[in-house]
Amino acid sequence: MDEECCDMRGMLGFLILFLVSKKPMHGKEIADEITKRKGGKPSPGTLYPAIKNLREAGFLDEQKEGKAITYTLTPSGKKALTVAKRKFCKIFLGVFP
Amino acid sequence: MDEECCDMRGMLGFLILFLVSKKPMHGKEIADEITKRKGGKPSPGTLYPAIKNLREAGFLDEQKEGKAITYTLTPSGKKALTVAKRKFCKIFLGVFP
DNA sequence: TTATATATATCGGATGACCGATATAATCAG
DNA sequence: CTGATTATATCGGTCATCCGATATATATAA
Repeated sequence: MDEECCDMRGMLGFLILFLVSKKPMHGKEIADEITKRKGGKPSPGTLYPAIKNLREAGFLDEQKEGKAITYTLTPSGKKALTVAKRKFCKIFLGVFP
Repeated sequence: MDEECCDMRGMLGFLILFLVSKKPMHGKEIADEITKRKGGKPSPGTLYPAIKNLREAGFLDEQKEGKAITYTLTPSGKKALTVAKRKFCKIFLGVFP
């Protein structure tokens, strides 16, 4: 919990999967989008291991382009996201206005 | 992350605050509601320390009734929930269908 | 070429969320 | 009163998330 009431840990993998599902992205772009949403930039020591986990789980593919890497969802990642979204919506039903 | 893609840790305090805001509840009722939503019962070693944190942060009041304790939001808890909800909605904008 | 900036990746360590087992306290049945 | 059940609470330990610092690799600038 942060000073307000909750730090929303443990949601990073879910967020990444969701963001990449909207549009294939570089790690940098993912970091920027998370910064906008959370109001705090994830450290590279946070973001890249999280991406790596998703890759090793078979949920993300990568295409190297110069110094950047574009991440995309695999079919298995799409499926995992669908399941996770359903779970998420059930847990937090009523929280959204 | 669980076998799917994320375990949604770190959201328990937020969830409790949200649930109690809908209706004052006993610990047992909170546990049951979380069980319904998450599909897994929180251990007492998880739930009660989380409640205690919220109480010590000044977000929850308690009224003892026999062997049960009814938890309610304090004004400060209401405020914290409002802030946390706004944050939550910003972070997860677009996830809800 | 050399220097600088950018993107990705790893490492060590700290924090804390969580669980299972156990403890306390109150209620109820017999 | 005794035993069983229910609600709340604590303890010890595990594991994952996360950060800051650092490393590597590629691209760009001078």
